[in-house]
Amino acid sequence: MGVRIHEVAVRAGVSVATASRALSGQRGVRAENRDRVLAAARELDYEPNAVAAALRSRVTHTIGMIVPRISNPFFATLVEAVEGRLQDGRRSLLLAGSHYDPEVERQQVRSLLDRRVDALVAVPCHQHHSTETIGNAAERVPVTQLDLRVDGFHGDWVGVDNEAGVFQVVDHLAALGAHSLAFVGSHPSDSSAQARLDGYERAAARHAHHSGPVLLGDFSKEWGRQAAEKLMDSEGLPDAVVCGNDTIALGVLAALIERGVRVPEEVMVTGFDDIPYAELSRPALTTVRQPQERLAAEAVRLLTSVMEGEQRPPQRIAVAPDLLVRGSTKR
Amino acid sequence: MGVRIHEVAVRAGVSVATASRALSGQRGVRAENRDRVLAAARELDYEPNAVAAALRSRVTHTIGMIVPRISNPFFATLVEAVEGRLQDGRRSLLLAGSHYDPEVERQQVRSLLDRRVDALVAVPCHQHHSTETIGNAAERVPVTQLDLRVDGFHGDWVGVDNEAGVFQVVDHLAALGAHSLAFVGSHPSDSSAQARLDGYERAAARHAHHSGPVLLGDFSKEWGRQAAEKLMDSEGLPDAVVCGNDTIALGVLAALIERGVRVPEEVMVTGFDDIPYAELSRPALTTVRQPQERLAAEAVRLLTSVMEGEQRPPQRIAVAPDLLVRGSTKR
DNA sequence: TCCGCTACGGAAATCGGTTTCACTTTTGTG
DNA sequence: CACAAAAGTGAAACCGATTTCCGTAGCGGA
Repeated sequence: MGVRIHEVAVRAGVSVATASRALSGQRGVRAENRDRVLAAARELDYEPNAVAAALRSRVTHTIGMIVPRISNPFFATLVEAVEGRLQDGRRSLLLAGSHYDPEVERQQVRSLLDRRVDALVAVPCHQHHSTETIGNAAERVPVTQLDLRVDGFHGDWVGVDNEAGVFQVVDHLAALGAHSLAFVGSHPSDSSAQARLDGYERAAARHAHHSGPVLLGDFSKEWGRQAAEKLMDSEGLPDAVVCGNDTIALGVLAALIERGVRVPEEVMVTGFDDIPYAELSRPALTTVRQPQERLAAEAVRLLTSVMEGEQRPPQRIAVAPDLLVRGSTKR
Repeated sequence: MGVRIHEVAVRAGVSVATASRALSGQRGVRAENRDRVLAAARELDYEPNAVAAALRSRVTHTIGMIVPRISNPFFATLVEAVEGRLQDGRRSLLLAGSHYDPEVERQQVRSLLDRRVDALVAVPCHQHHSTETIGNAAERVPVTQLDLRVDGFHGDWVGVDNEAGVFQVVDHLAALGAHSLAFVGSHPSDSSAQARLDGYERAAARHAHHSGPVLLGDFSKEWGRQAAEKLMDSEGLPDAVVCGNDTIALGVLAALIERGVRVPEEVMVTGFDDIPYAELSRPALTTVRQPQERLAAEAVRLLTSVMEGEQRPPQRIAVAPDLLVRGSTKR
């Protein structure tokens, strides 16, 4: 197999202990010996066995991440942003997907912990059924919840202020003169769905409208299509359809346009997330941008601070999102 | 810390060796002892330390994957599909992104190998500059290239038959009466870009057209927009624009429609990949569907067979793609 | 010169499992 | 029933690093 630290030590004429210290850059090694060890390592093309190092030092330099669906562009962007932040150090990312199933999530998290990840970034798939999984994990390693969070467990969380985002949307629509609204979202099984629904109802109330039809399904374009059909089949389309996320909104948009409804003249449509394709639809989608780079950076920062032993109470960081006005709401 | 196998063995009244055998399901343990070990493990909530097991057994049950860009929905879907296939066993995925930089890719692959992944699924970012990295990796662990592949290294590869896909597109356009074509693609720095460009030129020649303008940039929607602007600024739009992938095509589509060009009546547009949002554009995008689930399944199958010691020559599996005809090319 | 302190360096313990090896017990067969 | 083969078991070696522990050398100060 490969060359071991023992060979490096022999070639450098020092003990294994000294070689180890030199390679990990610890102080307590004379410069001359350090240089000879490093030279020997280079000459032999020494590749340290990270598994052995992890066993003894109890640090794997690996962090775990679990998301509901890897292929969702929103989560994929988060994964990329987290991975990018880790690369600075020499850390790697063990990735798992829960497919929105709390039982799968439980097993996946357990598998990550068995592998002794140093910390966990979790986007929990359910605001209630994920609580135990997240809580158990948090007893073993530092955990930061990202984007979504569970109910009944108070730990670090970084996400966007969903209610504020929905408020901006509704204010914007009201300013454009929309009187009747509808909401197409997801059943509140996760914290974002919940917050966006709550935000919508409070915002609509604030503008003294009744909130109009509220249709709840899941975060898919298919559901967006279905919901749009329902709205068109009922009497009187609303002035604007507020959607729980971009995927739904794109489905709604496609269904409306297929049936010849003009957007935004007859009905305005808004999304949430600003996924990469929100700006490519016709009309381009007015939406709420989540600063994912920032979210990921904060999440990694929180984890790192705990891993370095910082003692502090759990933090919840709600980043304010930006409204992006595009063609789907302009007159 | 946690409970170790030693405690489990004591509680079950057997040796550590027997406990290990029982837990890993090896034969050679009396049923009674096996049951007692399993019971003890359950009662103590024993969680095996995968790091220690990996050190001795030299098997990490972890496979590495590197892709050019995690946030690209096409790659994200591949990642999800690969991860899904692994879940069957108790294997996990160490994920890395190269950001299309061969030097970053080299470091990332090295990091994965240091962590002693059992195998590597690689989507190499450059058909030439990635060759050394992939070749070196292949000397250490089984490697399967997925989607893209490097030049000058003959190993397992699973991907789509890009030339066949482009042929289908051009045949379809010709059947609809398109006489003049244009191609908007990426500089052939990766094998798909190369194959699609080659395929386009051969297909166009076969239909006795000259191939028309060929514009090369990168696989981004911005480049699609720019290229469309160039086409519109030159004299005489072609009957159809064949794009190197969906992202470019969506950019082209958006730019054309913004300038009032009717699609497909004046110009038809095609993509490649069938990313999730290809069907949501207006008009919906005619494209070539890559069977990603199938590709991922084949890739994992190839790796698994090598890991199980099968001896065979390197395989190249080119899956035939399907043409999906949508609004952007129908009359 | 002597003493104490710090910096170095090596032998050996350690991390927590798996695997080998030698020995004992069962099982199978003629 | 005798004896070979197979199955079951535990002690100890092992995987390859890091870390502890302790001894030695070098240095500054009294």
